Amino acid sequence: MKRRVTIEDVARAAGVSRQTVSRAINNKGEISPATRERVLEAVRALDYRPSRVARGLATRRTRTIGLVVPDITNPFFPEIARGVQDVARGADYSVFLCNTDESPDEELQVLRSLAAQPVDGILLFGSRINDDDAAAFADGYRPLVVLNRVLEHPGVSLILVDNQRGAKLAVDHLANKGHTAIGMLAGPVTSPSSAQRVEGFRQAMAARGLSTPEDWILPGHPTIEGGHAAARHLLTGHPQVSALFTYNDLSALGAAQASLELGRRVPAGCAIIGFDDVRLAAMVSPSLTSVRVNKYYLGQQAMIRLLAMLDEPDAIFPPIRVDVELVVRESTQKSEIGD
Amino acid sequence: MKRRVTIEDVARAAGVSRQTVSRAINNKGEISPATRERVLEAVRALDYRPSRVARGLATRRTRTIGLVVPDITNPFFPEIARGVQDVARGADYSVFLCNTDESPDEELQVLRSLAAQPVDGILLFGSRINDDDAAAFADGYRPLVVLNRVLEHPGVSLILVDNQRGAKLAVDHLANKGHTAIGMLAGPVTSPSSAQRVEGFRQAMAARGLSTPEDWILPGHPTIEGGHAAARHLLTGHPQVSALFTYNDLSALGAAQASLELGRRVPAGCAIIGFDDVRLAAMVSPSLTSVRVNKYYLGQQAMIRLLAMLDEPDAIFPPIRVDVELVVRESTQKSEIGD
DNA sequence: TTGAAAGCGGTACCAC
DNA sequence: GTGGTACCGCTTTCAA
Repeated sequence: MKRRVTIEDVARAAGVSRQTVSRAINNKGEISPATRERVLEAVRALDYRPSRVARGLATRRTRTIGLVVPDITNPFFPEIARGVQDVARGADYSVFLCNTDESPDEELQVLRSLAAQPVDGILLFGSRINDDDAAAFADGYRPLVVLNRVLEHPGVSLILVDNQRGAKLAVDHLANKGHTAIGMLAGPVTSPSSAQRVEGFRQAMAARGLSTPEDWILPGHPTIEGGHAAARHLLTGHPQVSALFTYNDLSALGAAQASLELGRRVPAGCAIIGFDDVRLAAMVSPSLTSVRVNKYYLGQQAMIRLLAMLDEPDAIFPPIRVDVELVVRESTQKSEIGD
Repeated sequence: MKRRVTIEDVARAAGVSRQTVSRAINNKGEISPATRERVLEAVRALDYRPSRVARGLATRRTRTIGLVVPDITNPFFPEIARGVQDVARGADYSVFLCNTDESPDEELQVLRSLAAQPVDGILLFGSRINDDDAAAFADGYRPLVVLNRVLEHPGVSLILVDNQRGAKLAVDHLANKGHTAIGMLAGPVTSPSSAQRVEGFRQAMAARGLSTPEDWILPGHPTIEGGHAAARHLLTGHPQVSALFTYNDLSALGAAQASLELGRRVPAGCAIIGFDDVRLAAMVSPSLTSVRVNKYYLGQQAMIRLLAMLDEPDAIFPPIRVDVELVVRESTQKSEIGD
């Protein structure tokens, strides 16, 4: 690797000062078209590309952001990441991807590390730390966009998926199908969005006059394995439960599997509704009824908001609310063939 | 956001020079245990965390790497990314995730941008640029780990999935099931791994004495849509084709759908084998026979190798060869029920 | 063992 | 318009 071409080299080649080179490449400050052209010529000739690190040190802006997710392996997140990155690239930003593995401690570490990086802003998706830690972190940190966690703080923008409504759509759909004994497979106990979905579930059930015994709501890891274990437990302990609303599609898939293993085919033996509507949901058999969230859009909006915050550091932005939609598929429909 | 705590502040607080602080936090250079302790005390008290940017400028090492993939939304890549990141985090490295969208131009841009970032090294997974551009880039760049592209170059490490053998496993399996008219849905024409799989396919077919007309091998986008379009075309034009080997699982899924639309159930009307064995493959119906690649392992190995290259810049490392394995599922088996 | 000074590669501010 | 100079926050070199 040859020595890096620096601004100094360009300055020398063009016969101007470093300062003038800086002006030329940044298109700012007064500079005569002639010198400008001469400088850009030299830039091209030397294939000069300014060091982002040096620039970052000087400007305190790295054009870099951090995207924090629990697990990129969860199909909910790649699409979000695409949305984020597509917008980021358009604005010449790079994004650090960080997994927290659903662990609050990991998350805290990741956040600290990003703060030291330093990145210009952070997108926190799927936060698992507690409210105090979140508030404390937001305190010391400026542009932060948080998904599905209520965190009143200047310098923090919220993206709020209508989880409560999603839960209501699910419950209403199941109730309309005649189900009265509906259990819920919640997400991690540390997940705010899970809390919101559980809350929405409770309210919707109550509104329908349906009871929800405490042990019909089970937390679990938001994975196929997690859903499998929780469903097995729930359906074994409370066989009267005839339908399940789950934290996400992955847990729904695990639940479907468990249900089948217990001799209860889906949907006849047990109806199931997931959440997120990942692509997978439409492709499995039976296909999965789910509450759709527009993931790519979510990612885009989050990044757009972050850019806006970077642009106007002192503005206060209202939360972005993202609606959901019920997508009905086989896992809640009596299928025509069989069953 | 308060002013950043700098090394200067710590030095002042501990009553030493910046230099001494640097020694203490980096655990290098001679320093008395007493001062060391005093400094670390101050570090803790002030919650000082060194700026990676400043450090990067001084050391020319940013502890940052770039991971370039065609599309993180393709389920092949999130697992790889996890493997990479888990190793990276352990070594205190951060990773930039970049999507190239299967476009050679985008890829070139992304690579250039990463070179200017600058990152300490690059993991190039799913490269779509041509050999000349790849060689040219490798020339100016040091530690580079490339997946599935033969690129002899000091400073480049190769990860080679045994694509040829994978193709052979697929062909043999289909042939053993009695198929003689086997078509192939290749990947993008710019994809080296697709070229390798096609080559392997041709050889395996030839070895069996099976013919492979040119138009039984169709390139396509490595997505469900791409597989769907290609399969539709192939099966319509050449109805005698009774089995399909596809570039990846996504195209296989699309192909299965197309086949069904043409009134040919899978596997009875058309057998299908994918590649990668993403989780999805086991969950769809009919479940998909596929050539498994250990994605997480791949990511881990790539990052481990990159770290090794960073450690010994002048060493020459041999390619890492990754084996594959055929996983037989319903899409190539006559199912007991129905069909 | 410790500190002073120079430099990494840019930008900001202020003269000219 | 253009150049000089200080400075961003850290590490490296060299002297003390």
